[in-house]
Amino acid sequence: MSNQDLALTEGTWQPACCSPLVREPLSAELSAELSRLFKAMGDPVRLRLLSLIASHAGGEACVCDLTGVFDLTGPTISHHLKVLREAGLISGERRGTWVYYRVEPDALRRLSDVLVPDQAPAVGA
Amino acid sequence: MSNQDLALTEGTWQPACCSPLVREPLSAELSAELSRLFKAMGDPVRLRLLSLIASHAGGEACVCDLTGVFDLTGPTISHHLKVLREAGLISGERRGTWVYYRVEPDALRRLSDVLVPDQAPAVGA
DNA sequence: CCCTTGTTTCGATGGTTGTCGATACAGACG
DNA sequence: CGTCTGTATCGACAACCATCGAAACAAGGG
Repeated sequence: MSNQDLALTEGTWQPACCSPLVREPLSAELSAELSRLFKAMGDPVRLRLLSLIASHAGGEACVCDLTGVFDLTGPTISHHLKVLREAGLISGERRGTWVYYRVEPDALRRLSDVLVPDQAPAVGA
Repeated sequence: MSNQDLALTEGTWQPACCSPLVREPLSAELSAELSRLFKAMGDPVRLRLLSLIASHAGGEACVCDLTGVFDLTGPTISHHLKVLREAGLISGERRGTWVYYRVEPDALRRLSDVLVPDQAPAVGA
């Protein structure tokens, strides 16, 4: 018993558990804000770009690292990066010849905070 | 020390940490699959519908509970429910006069599994 | 200075999507 | 059986979007 009570019969609905999205209805405003993030990730190329950038060494990736991965032209990749940037999911910086992109951790956290079943935010807090 | 080592300086990039999306590049196939889910949630109405259904008493909601929330016609709500259904995020069942929708927990879990920083799956396991 | 390479912007185009009204289907109830 | 209510489908239309080629901008190197 004890801690196993928290698990219960997982998969079925329970009150006062689960992620915020399941616990109570999202307001129109929050839905609008979050859906902008989801929409930006709702394209296979963009989701993969995001993952490529996030997982790249140093936490950042040059555009030149990304274009070769897809069968798409430069302008198209640049367009998708712009969409991700305007959604606040990534940010770009030019250093010399190349432009480097990195993910914005806060944006990803806003999503996981909504989806994740009662995440423990930190160890002490 | 001990547990605080797991927290580190949160927000900055580190190797071998973070969510799957950050830990390694998503494959083209997985990106395509997940982006379908993100895309379905990439509309403010649909995201709110999903949350309304998930948080409704009993874990299910009748369409009649949903239409009044929005300034949209019945066909439009029905269309959005169909998109959510075809994405595998919800399932619907007719019982008598009304049609009841409920969320598919597995679909939500697939998303949180990708976004969540190393979720502990259960207490003992 | 021009040329070369990396990246973005522009304009166009074909495809997708959100929304509606009209209509059809499904049950319940006389 | 007719009718009423709830829900889904259909057809249409405007808006949006992914993609491309062409052109522009940025920076470095002859």
